[in-house]
Amino acid sequence: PGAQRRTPYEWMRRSVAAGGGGGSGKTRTKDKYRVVYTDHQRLELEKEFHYSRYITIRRKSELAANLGLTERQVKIWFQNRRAKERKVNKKKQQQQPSQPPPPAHDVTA
Amino acid sequence: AVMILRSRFLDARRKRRNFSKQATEILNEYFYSHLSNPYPSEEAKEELAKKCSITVSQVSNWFGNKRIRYKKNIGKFQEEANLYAAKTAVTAAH
DNA sequence: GCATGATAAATGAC
DNA sequence: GTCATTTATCATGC
Repeated sequence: PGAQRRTPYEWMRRSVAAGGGGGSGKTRTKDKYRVVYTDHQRLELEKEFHYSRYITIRRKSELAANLGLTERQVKIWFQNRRAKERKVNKKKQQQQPSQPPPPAHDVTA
Repeated sequence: AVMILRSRFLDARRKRRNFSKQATEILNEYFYSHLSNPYPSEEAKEELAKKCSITVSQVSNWFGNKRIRYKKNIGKFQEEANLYAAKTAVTAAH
């Protein structure tokens, strides 16, 4: 079997496409794959998450403007934050199978 | 308020430990024997986790890091690739 | 000094 | 919405 120099396998190719110009909804650019948020941005997002794990469209709009982020970035942050919470709960559930986390959310807030 | 600062110092990265030699051995064996598609299923991850005495998340982390670092510099892993390729070839011959 | 494991933004499948 | 993933970044091991 000869070495496959030029075309190894499909998964080895550079897979992520950079976003287009300003009009595109993508956050990712050729320059920056991802942006590191400031401590202030993370703190405010964390405070909002503590208030409610599901942000409303109105609060999302306000928070995005205050932090200098797009609403898309705020939305993604909350999705990732919930995923992180589920991951932590899963780890704690294996240690202490005693207290499962709360199931429902209140939309009336 | 200080929750984020606290979390940054209780981060799991702060207490990272290298996996055992045999665990790395098992993971590499799977990786190089599935080099055409190194994406283990959820069941395969659970089995690997049990064999390696680590969590499923750690298995996912390992494959994620391995894939990106392998394809970013294939040449650096060439020697390692040949090693495990020969190893699996021997076991297959038996 | 890099190798390595875990986490943080961001995307896409579903 | 969740979920697995890609990539860069972080913190540590040695």
